[in-house]
Amino acid sequence: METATNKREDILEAALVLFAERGFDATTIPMIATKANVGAGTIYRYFVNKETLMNQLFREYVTRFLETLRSGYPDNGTCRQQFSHIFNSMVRFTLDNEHALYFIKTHNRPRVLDEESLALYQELLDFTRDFFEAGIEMGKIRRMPANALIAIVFGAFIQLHQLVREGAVEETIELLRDYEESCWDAVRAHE
Amino acid sequence: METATNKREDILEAALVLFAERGFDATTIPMIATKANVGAGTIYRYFVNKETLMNQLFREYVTRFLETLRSGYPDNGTCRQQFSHIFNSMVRFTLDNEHALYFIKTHNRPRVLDEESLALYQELLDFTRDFFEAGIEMGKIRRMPANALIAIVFGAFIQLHQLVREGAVEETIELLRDYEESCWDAVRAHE
DNA sequence: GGAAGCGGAATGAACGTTCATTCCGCAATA
DNA sequence: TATTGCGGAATGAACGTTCATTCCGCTTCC
Repeated sequence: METATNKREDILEAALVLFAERGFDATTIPMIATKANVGAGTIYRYFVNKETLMNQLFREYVTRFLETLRSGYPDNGTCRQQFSHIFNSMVRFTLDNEHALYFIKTHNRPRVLDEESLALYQELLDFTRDFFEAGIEMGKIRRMPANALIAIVFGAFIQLHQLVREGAVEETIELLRDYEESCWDAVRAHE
Repeated sequence: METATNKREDILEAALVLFAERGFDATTIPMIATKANVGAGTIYRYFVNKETLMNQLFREYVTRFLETLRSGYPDNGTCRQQFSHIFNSMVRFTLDNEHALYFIKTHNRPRVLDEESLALYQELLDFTRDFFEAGIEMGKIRRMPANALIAIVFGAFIQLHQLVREGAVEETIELLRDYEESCWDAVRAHE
């Protein structure tokens, strides 16, 4: 039989997929319950309400992604090496959590997220912003708003992975290498 | 007093802003009515239902953007000149229709859109895809899925404009020029 | 005075949420 | 080992609320 922990995780996993595919507002509690194979009421044994479920889910995956980014980060590496680490973190993280980055990318604004979730997301932004700003300082990265640079790299990756999920393109090593190169050319300084 | 035409446009404009800011599902008819300064019932004099309103709005702006893209397109220009035209089309179009590109970018999937709207959106994709594929053929554009290239350019621009709207960055000529350069470096072929 | 346009109260469907009830694994008993 | 009793987990029908949509009386115009 399933343990209680498993049910909580079933609910989170179902919610992740539905929120990513349909968005928070278009996803109903009964939908989540059905996908998770639990009764609607069961969801309220684990989460006080839909908003809380959303916030817990968001924090769970932002935390995990932050860990992926931070673990093994080449603090003393070159700018290019650091960029490579960030890019590979996205690849690895997405391999383990298919819908997570898209979910984070499409649900990072207020109105449903609480202060704590937003603060955590800000940590994520800060991490990459620090990288870009250091790179700008050293003349390695194009002098542009860091937020915009972040958007290019994350946005592009998420879009690519969406194509992969749809089956429109095959996710080969070469494609990923090209993509990394493309993103790098977008953000690096050209003399 | 306002003419009937004006009311229709007030409703569309209000819906555009709300759909862009909150998303289709989180926007209620009473919200649109209030913002447009009309009664909720009045909306149903102009649109059979919320979904139809959405589709008309979507088609309206995709059509306008397509016109912007096509008018003055340098068919016989260089790849770089054509890219410049596409980029400047986004800039000009956004100047006239602040929320439109973001709305299009965030609401281009099925479930609410009907066949006709999706087909029109496909025209938009085709236009830019043709540009990229011709460029790839000529060796001017990086050999990558055209959809992904489109995503980089559009995604990046929309993100930048969001920062502008939030007041996080100032939209100067230099910034736009840098941004165009960044996008171009992302998609162009490097030997 | 009649027609058309409009607004907002009324309506029914669908939602998030609650709660009385059922279910299930385990401890106690013999 | 078989039976009973217990307690928390799980359930889904039912509740109040909110939404999209309809309807009807009022205003405006000719």
